[in-house]
Amino acid sequence: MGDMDLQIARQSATLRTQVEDKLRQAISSGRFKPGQRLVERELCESIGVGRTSIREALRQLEAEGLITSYPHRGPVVSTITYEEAAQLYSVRALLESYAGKEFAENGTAQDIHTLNEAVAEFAEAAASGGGSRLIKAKTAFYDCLMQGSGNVFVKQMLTSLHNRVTLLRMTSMTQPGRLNHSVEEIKEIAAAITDRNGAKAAAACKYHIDMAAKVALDYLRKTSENDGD
Amino acid sequence: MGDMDLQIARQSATLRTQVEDKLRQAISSGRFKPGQRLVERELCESIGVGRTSIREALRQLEAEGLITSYPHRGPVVSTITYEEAAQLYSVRALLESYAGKEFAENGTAQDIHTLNEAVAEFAEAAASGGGSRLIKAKTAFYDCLMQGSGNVFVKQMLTSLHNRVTLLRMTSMTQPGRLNHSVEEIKEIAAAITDRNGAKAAAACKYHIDMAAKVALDYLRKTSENDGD
DNA sequence: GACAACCCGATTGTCTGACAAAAGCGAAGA
DNA sequence: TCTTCGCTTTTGTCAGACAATCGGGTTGTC
Repeated sequence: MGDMDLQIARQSATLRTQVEDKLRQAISSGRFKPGQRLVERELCESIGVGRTSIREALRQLEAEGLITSYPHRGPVVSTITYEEAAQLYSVRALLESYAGKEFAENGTAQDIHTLNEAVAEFAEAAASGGGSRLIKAKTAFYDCLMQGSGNVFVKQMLTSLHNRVTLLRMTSMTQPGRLNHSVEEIKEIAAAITDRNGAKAAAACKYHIDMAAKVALDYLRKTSENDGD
Repeated sequence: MGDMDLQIARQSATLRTQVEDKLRQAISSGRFKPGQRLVERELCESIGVGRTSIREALRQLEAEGLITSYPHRGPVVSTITYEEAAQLYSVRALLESYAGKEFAENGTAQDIHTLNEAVAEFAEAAASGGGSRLIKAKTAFYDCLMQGSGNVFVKQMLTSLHNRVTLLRMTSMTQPGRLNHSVEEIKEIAAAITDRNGAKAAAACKYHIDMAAKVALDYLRKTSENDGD
């Protein structure tokens, strides 16, 4: 309520779109692991659609960077190196700072209200410890943040980046103690935006991402030491 | 020479890829105008490939934002509103500033050398007035700038944005007097990068895009007054 | 026993043909 | 004039087919 996505379960969207969503989710959820090959025939059987729909959906995901196709060898779930992960977080910090600043300076009162509701929900979810509820809340928060930025390109790029972060397959929230910090940081962002303080909002966004990056990259470095590559 | 793309005319790239390039070029060159419908059958005949290849290529372009598909009505070349154009230039300024700063601070000497060569070529092309040579030179400059940033995500996003700028179909260089300024601004960028001055490089990049945006948006505003929508 | 050449199965890339469903358009009727 | 009906066009999707290619295993040679 108050937010209520107007797209009332666009169930009639083309079959291809549904396949896209299914694949995206399968990758995000880690059911398809980075590096894993995606064989057309198998996908057809497991999803129950023809090759046409599968292949077109794969093109979309390829353009989004979620999968990588090698000619005549087919697509694999994209992998992200340590350097790329660092780069990803850098751009995220840049874009989210911008979004936060724009939101603070030009967002509507309605957007701000929605944002604060999302933050409250996130804090509550963090307190009660609901895993999927947490993810949903965080997603809602980011959706709102990007929406409030008022820039469709920023929104699209950040969405793509967010999807790719999941390729690292550690939500960075799962690190002990990180969650509480995360809640605080997000409250800080919302407060700055509510205050209409652009500079402060940008700084808070950057800080938030930089912290997440630090945790994620530390973790990556540690595991890759044991993991070889 | 010195630059020499190592991908020796990847002529064997899948047919679909070639179709993508052809369509991209057709849109960039203005042969397909924004708002125009793209009918599969016509594309098949004019390009000479089956529907499969066409459709998959269209998915890719859709993901890139060059075309927009409506269910059961097919794709049309994307249109950009005045507000979106303004947003596009904002993000471009943000990302190119970042790229310039990173380039200045972390780019290799080799990259810097290539950049300066590209600038020289651009200046020369501008002086001799070669249209297609100018475009090629500008493309080379930007490719080098993005390459030097060392961030694959920035590179990808800027490429996408550059492609979409062409949807406005006025290169902004075509404005009288703009070209000379453009050359100067680009020299400024290269100089700052060569000096390893990150802040100055970022500022020069931002200035360059802001100027281009101003010209483009003024032009858009003027024509849209007469044009209705 | 190691290494090169070769062959074969699996998979992709692409075309053709087919058909239901939906959108847009024009004609017929109220 | 406005609504409704039906037709045409185009899209969305499937099935089947086949050449090209890749990877791996096998064979043969030194």
